[in-house]
Amino acid sequence: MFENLQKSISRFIQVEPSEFDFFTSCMSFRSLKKKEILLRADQNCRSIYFINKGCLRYYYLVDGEEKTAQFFFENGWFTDLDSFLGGMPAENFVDALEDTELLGIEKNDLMKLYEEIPKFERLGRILAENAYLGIRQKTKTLTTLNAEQRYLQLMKERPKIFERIPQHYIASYLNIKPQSLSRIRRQISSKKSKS
Amino acid sequence: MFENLQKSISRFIQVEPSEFDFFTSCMSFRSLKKKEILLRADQNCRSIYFINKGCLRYYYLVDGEEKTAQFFFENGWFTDLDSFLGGMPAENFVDALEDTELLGIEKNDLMKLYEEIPKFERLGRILAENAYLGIRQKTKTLTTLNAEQRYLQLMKERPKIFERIPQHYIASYLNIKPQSLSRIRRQISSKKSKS
DNA sequence: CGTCTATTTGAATGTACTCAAAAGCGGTGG
DNA sequence: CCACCGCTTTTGAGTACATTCAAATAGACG
Repeated sequence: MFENLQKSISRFIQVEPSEFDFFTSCMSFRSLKKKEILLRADQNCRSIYFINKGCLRYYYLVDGEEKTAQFFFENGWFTDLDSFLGGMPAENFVDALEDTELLGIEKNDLMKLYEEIPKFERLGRILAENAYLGIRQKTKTLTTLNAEQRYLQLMKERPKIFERIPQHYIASYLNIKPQSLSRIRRQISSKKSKS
Repeated sequence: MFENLQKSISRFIQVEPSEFDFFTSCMSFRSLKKKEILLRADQNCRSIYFINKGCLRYYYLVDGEEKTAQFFFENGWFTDLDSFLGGMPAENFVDALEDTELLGIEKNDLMKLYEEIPKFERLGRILAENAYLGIRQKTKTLTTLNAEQRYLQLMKERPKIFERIPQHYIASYLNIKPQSLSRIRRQISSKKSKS
């Protein structure tokens, strides 16, 4: 049940079995079917989730169009931080792209954990830092590369997501319209076959 | 000397005078003249800086062109997190847009501080969370709004930065070419005078 | 005052877009 | 198992926003 969580945490902090037990005692299991929605805009996001299995899509609506901010995979953590920290309604949606298993910890419990075992505050710090680094990188990509380059970079750095995620979601994540991504792919494959 | 720092920290954590003294004993003062460079790409960023006074510009080069990622003002914190955490050379530059006063704490000292007074680990967590929220917001803006809307939003939400920062840096921050920002401003002012 | 940098303006261009529709694919029920 | 339906991907044609290249004007600083 908690092996993935255990392993994932131990990358950042060392915890005693008793501490880990205390931690897991705060967590509740939740499973989502493919396409099921975990969070809607205007709902409060009250938990941080460890993703034990599966994959989440984090997106928001602009004039009715879904814009994908990020994907989250097994062994990662997800929350809508604005809503979680601020206690205000989220502006974003989250749904499952596959059948997904989550372990959630509520804010109260997390704050208690931070108080009682400061090590976990360190975990929180490190996860926040990593989240920052990730989005920093993505922003740089968006402001630096054109559509084709963004696609090629993703292909190179995270080829596996193309096996799991429909093309139009990837397009959205790259801030490209699905039609445009289709054209880009055609151009690339015709370039390749010429050379 | 440390009043701003004191006040700034107390927004997030409560520290005893002795703890605060221990904290400040780790910090070293540094002042920058306008246009002076704090960090170059390929240097390691070994400190986190509290900005006591002034303003920093955080940017990187793309084909020789400076792209402004962020501005940092008094009472804020700055580091190049990739370099600071990873110990690798930075990919970014930082310079002072005004005469600036910094209080820096080196990584070793910060890690010691985290160990000895876990409260400061909390501060680190909160600052990282806030950094994440800030860049998240910026990314959303970049992917959602067109050039004119980005400019108007900045005007509305942070009008004061226009009094401190040259237009071409603001253009760069908004991911707009300076020529384009100039045109946008003209269009807006002609719209206004018509109505 | 002169020099250097920032801002403005003009004209032409290109990348990615919109609108529209066809083709492809996958899941579901008869 | 096949037929149908809805959703995804591809393709075409025309467009728009912001760009590039070029140059003039304005402003800041020594």
